[in-house]
Amino acid sequence: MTHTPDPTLDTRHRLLEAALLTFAEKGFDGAGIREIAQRAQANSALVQYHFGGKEGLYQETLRFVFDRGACKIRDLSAPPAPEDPQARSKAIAGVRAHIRSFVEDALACHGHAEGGPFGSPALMKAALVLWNREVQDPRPSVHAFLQEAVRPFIEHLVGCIRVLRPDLDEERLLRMDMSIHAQVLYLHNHPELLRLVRGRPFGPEDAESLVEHFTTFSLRGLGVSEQGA
Amino acid sequence: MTHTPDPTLDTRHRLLEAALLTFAEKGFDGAGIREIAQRAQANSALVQYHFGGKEGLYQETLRFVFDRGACKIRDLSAPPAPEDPQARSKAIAGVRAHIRSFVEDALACHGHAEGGPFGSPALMKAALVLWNREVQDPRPSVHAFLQEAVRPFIEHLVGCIRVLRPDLDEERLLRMDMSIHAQVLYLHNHPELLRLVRGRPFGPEDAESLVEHFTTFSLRGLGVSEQGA
DNA sequence: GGCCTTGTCAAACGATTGATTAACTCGTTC
DNA sequence: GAACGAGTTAATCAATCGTTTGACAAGGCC
Repeated sequence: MTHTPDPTLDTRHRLLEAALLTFAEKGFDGAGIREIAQRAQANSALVQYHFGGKEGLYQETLRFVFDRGACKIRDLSAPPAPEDPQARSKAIAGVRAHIRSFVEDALACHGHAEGGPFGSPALMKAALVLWNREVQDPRPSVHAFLQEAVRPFIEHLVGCIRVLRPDLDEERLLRMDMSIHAQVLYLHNHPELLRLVRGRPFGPEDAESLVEHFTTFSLRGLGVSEQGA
Repeated sequence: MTHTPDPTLDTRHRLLEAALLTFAEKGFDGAGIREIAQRAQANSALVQYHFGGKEGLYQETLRFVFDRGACKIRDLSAPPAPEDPQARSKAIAGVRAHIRSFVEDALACHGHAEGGPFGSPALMKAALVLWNREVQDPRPSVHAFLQEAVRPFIEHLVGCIRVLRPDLDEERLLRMDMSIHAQVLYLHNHPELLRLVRGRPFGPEDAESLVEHFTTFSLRGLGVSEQGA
């Protein structure tokens, strides 16, 4: 339950990890700085000293999560130029890679594998919980920061879709993007609902088949045949 | 901002409406019973008297939301029997009706129309916020209650999909259900993200075109032609 | 009239909240 | 070795939290 903090980490870092776990479990209002400090084996007054207060600690925790790249696009090259003869197959691969990036993030934290950008699955899971919560209902203080973080995702996927469906206007491209992003975000945001419906949660072993399902469903939905990919 | 409670309502009902708005805005921990009571123009001790405490008030608020049918399936007949000669077109109509039910709920609260199961768009919006928050991260005390509430949705949509794709096993039916439900839930859960990406939020005037988009995308994703529907 | 229940109220309860203070240690610098 | 800033500590701050209490008014019942 309560994780033993690494005593070799400096206090500031221990506080950030403890805050990440506690904020993810109980939310901003539900988490107390005393509980966070105790988890980090530090004095609660150090929250004011290092971060200026609870709000500052929360913002720094979000930046900590974001800088570690828990929610960054990985292995995604720029969308192909329309004149590229392989533009179509590259765009299809881009959609698949985009989906894979989200699916792997969502399922990795359910496994017991060590490593990852945060060192432990528990921290990785907490990072995703915190991040997704902020995407859904952004605290005003992080609104601008959020916009800067989210836009690359949209632009990459819309770029791929535009190659596959050059006939669509911007509004329809966004709706296609919405239908695809919605599927992969569902994995992140509804773990309890999925456990309820399926009986057992998805695990890392389901990653490949889920990527294929979402990709097939989405390409069909786009009206694109996978031929020649 | 703060709504004037209807003085003709009895205190218990005014407290429920005030709790609905406040819990939706600030969450369980962020909302105080003094603030709720003030909003209801009532004494804060009445929370204990009528509901046994803050936790009881929250549970009663959820039941209030659920009983009003903010999140019930509307106009959805049972999935057609396979031997029905019109089974296929009825199943397609079922998918479309299912999607429409979610889309209309998600967009109605952005309009200024009166009426609805809660009388005001503000209450309707708050009800959906509270409900979706509980679906994503259920408070343990409402876990069983949630299961009973969610299952009909899955069963109806899976029933329609089964008619359209009788070749799929249960696991694959659930994944199709997931891909469709994910799209419509995205509308509910990411209003800020949508506003961020599109510039302007969706409104009731977008309902029909969104229903058509989701339906077309989903039927294609299912591998079903809309011919003859 | 006497009595009980129901609903409401102001006041206060102890506990906990985030924040502040002053003292203290330790390593560095002059 | 005196002075200093950075880091840490226990103790305490005022404010707010959910809850409890005792009193009071109104209505039904005997």
